[in-house]
Amino acid sequence: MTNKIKAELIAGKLTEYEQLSKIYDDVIKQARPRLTVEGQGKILLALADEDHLSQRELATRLGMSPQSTSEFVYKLVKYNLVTLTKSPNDRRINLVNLTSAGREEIESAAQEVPPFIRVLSDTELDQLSSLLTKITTAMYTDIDAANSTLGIKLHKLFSSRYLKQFKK
Amino acid sequence: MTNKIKAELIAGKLTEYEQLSKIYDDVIKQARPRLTVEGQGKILLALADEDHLSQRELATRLGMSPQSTSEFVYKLVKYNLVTLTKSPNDRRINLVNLTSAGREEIESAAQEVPPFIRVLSDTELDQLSSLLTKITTAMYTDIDAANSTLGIKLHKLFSSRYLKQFKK
DNA sequence: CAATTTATTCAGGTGCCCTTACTATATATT
DNA sequence: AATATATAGTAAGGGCACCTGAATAAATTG
Repeated sequence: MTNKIKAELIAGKLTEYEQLSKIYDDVIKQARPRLTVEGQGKILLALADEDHLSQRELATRLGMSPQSTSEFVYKLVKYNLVTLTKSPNDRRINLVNLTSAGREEIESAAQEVPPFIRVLSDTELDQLSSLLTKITTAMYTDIDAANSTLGIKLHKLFSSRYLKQFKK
Repeated sequence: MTNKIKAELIAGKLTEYEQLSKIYDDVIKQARPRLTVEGQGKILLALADEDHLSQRELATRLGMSPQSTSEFVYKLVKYNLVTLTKSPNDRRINLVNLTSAGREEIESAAQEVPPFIRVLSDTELDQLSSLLTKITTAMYTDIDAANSTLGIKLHKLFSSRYLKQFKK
């Protein structure tokens, strides 16, 4: 098998994994909607990293339009997961603040280990970890090359989220 | 590091990969919308596996509602990627058929290897391949346990798609 | 043949995201 | 100070992927 074919195979398998993962979440886990890393979940994620950000700043960090940010923030306000306060320095600015319920929502979303991971041995877990790290590092590099600010922000976001356990 | 922590770490990394992957597609590849494995793309995928299916059958294989299926099929008709023909045996049935343009769309979507894969050595590709296979196999098992028909259909779909290169 | 099942469509809704205005508020320029 | 311009956010409307509930039309079945 040539390397090119092999790479294509992996690309396919990665895609398969991603697609399956969505279905898996639907079928197996009863994933709570606000805890995905989209829309409202994205906002919570960014606030978990740093609270009291302006909507503008959230939009920038998350790489989405301020209008969408506004929409999701508004929804989170409705669910009492965040509050809005006007910045005292600049009254144009709406600071977005996590409520205790919001903080709880994030906490409870802490790493749930999907059942399928059980099939990997300790050694395999190590291998996978190192491979994933290589891949994501390369992805960050590419994203960074295309849009340096976004790349950095995302990296920060994800590491604060997914490496949390080491900080404890 | 205990095995539990390790598993959590991997779970996090997998999530990170999935999230990054979305962003990566947006930022790096200028992914053609109809070729994703959602909505219209899902329909094309199923038709690539087997042409001339009824909408009902498509809905079942893809695990989505017949109404959604109808919507996406209709869109594909608008784009001239599929046509509809009434079944001669049962005039309630609309058979969905790929047009040559539709077939072309699928062909051209053939495995594009994302640039980040370049960072893996040959050995690492092999490792990753075997790990992913273990994971997806476990996922199929779990999905199957929850909903056996869906699991089987999906497996068929994905293998015909991603293992295509071996058949050639 | 009437009753029921089946395949599809219609209507309407949710969530995520975008673009194009438009409104405050701040800051810079004259 | 007065005006111009930049900035934070809102409003309105649209697209895409789904979903549910209710209609319709064509089987199938008793």
